[in-house]
Amino acid sequence: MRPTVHDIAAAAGVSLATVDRVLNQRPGVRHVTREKVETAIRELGYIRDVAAANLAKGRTYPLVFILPASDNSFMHGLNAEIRQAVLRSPAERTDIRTIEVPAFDPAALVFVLEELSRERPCGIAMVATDAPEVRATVDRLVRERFPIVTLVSDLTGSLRHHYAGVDNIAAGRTAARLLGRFLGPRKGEIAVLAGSMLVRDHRERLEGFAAVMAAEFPHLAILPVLEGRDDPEVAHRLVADALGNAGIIGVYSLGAGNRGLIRALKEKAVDRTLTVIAHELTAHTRAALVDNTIDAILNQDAGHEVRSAIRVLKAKADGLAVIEAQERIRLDIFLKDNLP
Amino acid sequence: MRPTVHDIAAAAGVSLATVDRVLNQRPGVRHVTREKVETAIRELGYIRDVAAANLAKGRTYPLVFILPASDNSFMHGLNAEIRQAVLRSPAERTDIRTIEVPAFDPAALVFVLEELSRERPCGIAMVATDAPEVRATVDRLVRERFPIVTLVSDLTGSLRHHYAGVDNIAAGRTAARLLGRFLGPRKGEIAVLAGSMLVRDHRERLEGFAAVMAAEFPHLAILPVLEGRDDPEVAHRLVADALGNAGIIGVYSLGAGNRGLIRALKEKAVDRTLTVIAHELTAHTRAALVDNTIDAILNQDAGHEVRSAIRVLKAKADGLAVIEAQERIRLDIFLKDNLP
DNA sequence: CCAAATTTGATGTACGTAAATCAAAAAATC
DNA sequence: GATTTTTTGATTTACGTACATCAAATTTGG
Repeated sequence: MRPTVHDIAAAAGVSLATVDRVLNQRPGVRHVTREKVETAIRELGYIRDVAAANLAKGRTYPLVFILPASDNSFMHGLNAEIRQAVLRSPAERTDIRTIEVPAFDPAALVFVLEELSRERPCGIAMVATDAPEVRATVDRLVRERFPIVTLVSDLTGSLRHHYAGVDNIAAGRTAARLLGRFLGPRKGEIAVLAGSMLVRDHRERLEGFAAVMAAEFPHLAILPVLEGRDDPEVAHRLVADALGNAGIIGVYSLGAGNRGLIRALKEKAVDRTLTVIAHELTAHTRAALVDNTIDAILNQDAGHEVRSAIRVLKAKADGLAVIEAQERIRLDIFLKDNLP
Repeated sequence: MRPTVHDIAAAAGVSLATVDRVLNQRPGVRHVTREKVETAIRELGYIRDVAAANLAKGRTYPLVFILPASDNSFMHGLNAEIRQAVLRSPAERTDIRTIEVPAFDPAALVFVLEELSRERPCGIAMVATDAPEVRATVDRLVRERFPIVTLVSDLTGSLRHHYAGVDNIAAGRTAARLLGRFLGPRKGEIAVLAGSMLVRDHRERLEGFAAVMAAEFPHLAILPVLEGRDDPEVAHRLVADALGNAGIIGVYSLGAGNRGLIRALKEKAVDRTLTVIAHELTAHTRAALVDNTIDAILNQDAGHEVRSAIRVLKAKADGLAVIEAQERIRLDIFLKDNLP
């Protein structure tokens, strides 16, 4: 049987109350006594029964998700997954709240974080906007012992405890290699459709993409990035225009707004053999993959990201270890054959 | 606050003891009374606090993993992941035991299952050998309310509650498309290295591979399968021999024994541009991917499979729902750019 | 050495459920 | 209507931990 507080008390030759004081870092224990107890804990291999502790404390985990108010299908999907998590709240003892902040607005994000620091939730998951003032605020909160994880978009160089999202540089590199290998020795130009170069994820994907393209597929030339602002209409116009260029043999769509891309491809490229790689599996991209309009889809699973963020925040709040391999968000590569 | 048994008792106008009898399906409750309680449970939206219940019961989950005694790196990895799970046992209230059975031996597997049916663990995870007698035994145990999940290799058509593994037909199809697309319009022959055609996973991978090859890449001819018995030495000899054929432009290795394959490739194909796709990410295949000997690796994450099997078995033992999307084991596709 | 301050012990209650016991009430049987 | 059987209630203990209270012991300061 696994040891309990009673066993620790007996082993250390102290009372239950003292063990409790040590375990819950309450004051009023002499240094030597504390050491005796800690030794007993170590020697017996005591692990606190978190379930029993939570029961006794009547503990719930108030968690906050901070999301940008962006109207694209990925964010809708993320929201839906958070709602699913809310439905599981009773069983998981979580109490989840979502706050929307204007996208790409560091000041607004900082303001919300400051507010939260007064409210003291037991964990914060945030889609980070990459700015110095955000980093500074996050670092301050982490120092004040707030568990914080970044979601989807990271805040490099900050003290955040964890990042629940994919490595976007690796995603871009992977896209480049897939495109390069699919195209083989053919020479030509590659169109890149992004949402906005102000978004860190998109910049990183492009960075990785361009690096591998330059190093390993120099016969393929990357055209200037089309910024579709993740808007289907804008994307449609930009892509339709670009396809006037007959030298284009491949397309990499690294943001949202794929509906417009797909429509443009179906209108303008029926007679051409374009190789197309896009991000994010949605109903639209899925259909396009199946009908061969798109050749591969790179995806991050929003459900995994949300569940991982919650697991990590709970673990951090309890001071427990996480299973690193389990919390690594993988880049999914979908061809038409391995769709879920 | 979420309702407790006390609230149910009050709402139904019965005592705590009666509620307990209903909840734990103990006898001695009249039909009408039982209905009153069940109505109250439904109306208040009561959900049993599993943590508290497990505490009261002093419950642990005795689980058994049945694995084939195969000496290849995938099974070693799987074993290692089970050992990791054993280390987490105290926190997860599991009590995990592993039983090794001779590989490809339905009778041995049936024997072990029969033994276990007497011992009554609360869940069984098994790497299934696909045979009618195994299916029959599994079905019988499931009918006797044993939670059973298949691991890595499924038992199609059986009543097992869940399969914690990848879709091997889809894996084969994906390999075919990757190979076909990487090779482009080049004509040539494809060598296929398998462990044994007696193993269901390998048969299914080949089946999917051959189907897509025939339908979409008819200019590529699949050579007769090399059965390497998942043994590096045998694989080396077979592949080295096969590479005498100058018409080979691609290789699909769908089993284990990749060490031999890689050695053969490095010895015999330095001057050729072979496109190679292999299964299972190990130290060897990883190195080969990085140095361009292999072009893509398809992988199933043994850690995910083990953790998923445990979660599912626990949930089934408690009669709880599982999060389907979370328990789907995905086929990982690794290029050198997205290695973990 | 005494008083004050600090440290420790002993004990009880609580969390939500399980499980057991025994008495009481209600229903079914004759 | 008495008897047996079934159903229900009331109550208690337990699981492992948290947390509070009060008394007792020990240490510290003067």
